[in-house]
Amino acid sequence: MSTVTDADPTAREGAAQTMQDVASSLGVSVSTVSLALRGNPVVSEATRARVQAEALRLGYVYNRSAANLRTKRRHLVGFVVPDVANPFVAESALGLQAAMSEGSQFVVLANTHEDLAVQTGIIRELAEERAAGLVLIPAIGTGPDELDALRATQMPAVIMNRHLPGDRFPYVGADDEAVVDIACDHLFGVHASRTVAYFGGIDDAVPHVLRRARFSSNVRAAGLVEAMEWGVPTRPNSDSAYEVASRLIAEGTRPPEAVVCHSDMIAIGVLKALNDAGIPPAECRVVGIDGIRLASMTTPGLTTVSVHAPSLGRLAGELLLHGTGDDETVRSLVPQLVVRESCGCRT
Amino acid sequence: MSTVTDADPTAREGAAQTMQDVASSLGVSVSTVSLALRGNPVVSEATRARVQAEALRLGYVYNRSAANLRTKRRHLVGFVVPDVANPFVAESALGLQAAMSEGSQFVVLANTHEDLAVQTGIIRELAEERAAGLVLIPAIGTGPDELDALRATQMPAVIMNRHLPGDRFPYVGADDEAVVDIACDHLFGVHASRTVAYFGGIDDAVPHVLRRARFSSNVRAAGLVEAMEWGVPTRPNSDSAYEVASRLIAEGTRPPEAVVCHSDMIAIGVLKALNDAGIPPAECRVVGIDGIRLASMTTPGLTTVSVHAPSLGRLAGELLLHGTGDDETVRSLVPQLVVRESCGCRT
DNA sequence: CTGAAAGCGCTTACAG
DNA sequence: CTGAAAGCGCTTACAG
Repeated sequence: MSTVTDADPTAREGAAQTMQDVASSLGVSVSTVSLALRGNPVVSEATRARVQAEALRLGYVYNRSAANLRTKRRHLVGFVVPDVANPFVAESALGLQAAMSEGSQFVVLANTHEDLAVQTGIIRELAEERAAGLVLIPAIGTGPDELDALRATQMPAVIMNRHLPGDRFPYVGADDEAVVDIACDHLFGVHASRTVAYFGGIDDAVPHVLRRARFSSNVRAAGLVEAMEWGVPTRPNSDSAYEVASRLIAEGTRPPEAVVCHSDMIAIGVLKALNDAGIPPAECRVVGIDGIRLASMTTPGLTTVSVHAPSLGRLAGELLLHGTGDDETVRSLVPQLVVRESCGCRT
Repeated sequence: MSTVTDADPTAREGAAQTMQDVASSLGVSVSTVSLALRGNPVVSEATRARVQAEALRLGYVYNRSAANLRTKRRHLVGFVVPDVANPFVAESALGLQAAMSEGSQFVVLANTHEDLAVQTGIIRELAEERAAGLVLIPAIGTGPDELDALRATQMPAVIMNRHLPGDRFPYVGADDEAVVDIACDHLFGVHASRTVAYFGGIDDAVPHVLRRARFSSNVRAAGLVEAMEWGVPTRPNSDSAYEVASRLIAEGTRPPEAVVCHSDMIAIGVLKALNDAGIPPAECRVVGIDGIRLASMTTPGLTTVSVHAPSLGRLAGELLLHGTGDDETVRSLVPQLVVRESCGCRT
């Protein structure tokens, strides 16, 4: 059945085999074994076959770390994030993973829980591992000191999602202004909402600042009124959004006719609060940002502007792999409106 | 500001420093440096301080892989899963990650996409990395051949979620029968549903078989009728569940009074289909299985039996770390009913 | 086409 | 308390 049973069981006894083992077993040198196993054409076809067969028979498995020590190559990349269980992050990880596995690199997942000390520790450990690089979604509060430390490790790094202007690292993330414009166009334009708000997100995180500013300027340009009571920050998850929105509603703060949410997860919390209160899309239209898979599963279905998380992850991976990332490179994909029911369309 | 600027810039020029570098710079031997840096009490406090200061000044960073080659220790563990972006998996990863980082191990995330060949490739690569172990959610179709190959790598492994009886690996996952019993008790007992079904999950995957069987036997014991048209398999995601449930409804197949869903993600798809059709919990009560964070955000809120995904991940990690895992060890936490609205409670 | 030897950056007995 | 030396499992010039 399985090819494994072909191996000589007694030979496996001693556990870890080395190239030396297969070399002596064959009466050749380690060099020959190394060359043969790597498929170097300098060794004859016949020898290669013998070596390969013997390696298999002995249950030899290549020791990549030993090889790496010699060649100084690494094939391990870190993905350092505040919360792996956040669907946006998970979907990005999927794309990064795919890109890296094509370069036969591994991606190491590490959670900072938004804690700077943890983040610093992880980055140091990655450096000690001589990781080939890392993609970082910076924890809140990441500043010049942390960035200096990162630079000092000499590891290639790409920053994701939370752009820290002037950080001099390549950046991959949504085009914040385009995203907001798309949401506004739809809400202000096709739905002609009059009172509007930008809801949720971490107060002084860069994307939040950028998006809010753009939102406000769009509102002014359109001559609408911004419902400031609903223009509040939240933690980046549904629970926080739900809690805040529910409280607002309970306090009698009338929801605006339209709200764009800082992320889909936040929108999911808002939708839940609206549903609880029996407020339909016609009264309060919501659109999210991110385009996670889950957005199609809410009731009403969440209208969102997709930033293509898996592609973003893949992009980050490719930047790392092929080092096209001169400092300050900014990469993003053109965001795309995905229309469902939460904005009041299709109902 | 940042301590990094304390380092002598010219010293960092040549990039990677080694223990040898700091040794010669100090006029001591590498042994002393190694001992000092590891905090071995055999070296005097004074020397240690000097060594540490010099290491810092030179921007030396410990090369863990080199050390590992020598000590044959590894601190990297694989988490091999069909779909990282599945919230249940992501939440388990969170727990695993936490456990491993306490043992200062890294967790490497790898996606099989339910493909046996890629799963085999990943396991081999992990072996080549000399990973300390791996936790595996087996891809569909994983059988004796794959398991033999896994065993042959000599890596400690724990199987998660999909128990393959007789595999002789330690297993961590939900107690399938307890989970089903809890769901049934609530639905049959407190809600007195008469027509019932077990919906979704991968047809011949072990947990699906186990749970379905238990469900059927519970139904018989209670003298109820099982709505076989709704006792259908799905892929393990919301979209598939939504599609199947919607089709069933569109075809006029009347939903049973109660359905237990194979997972929360599947339940989310079912809820969406039910919402689309305007069928309230009173007419079709649903309870999910898993207890993911998202379950609280659906409308109606999803009643579910939680298996504590993060704790499961942590458990798997601890099993790997401390090797309490004699073959066939089965670990699970006692599942817990989380009551919300989808079962018809609290409405 | 194949082998002997040095070296990647550490750790760890073993002397002194 | 500190140093010289061997070795972890590979790769890679360099000879032959």
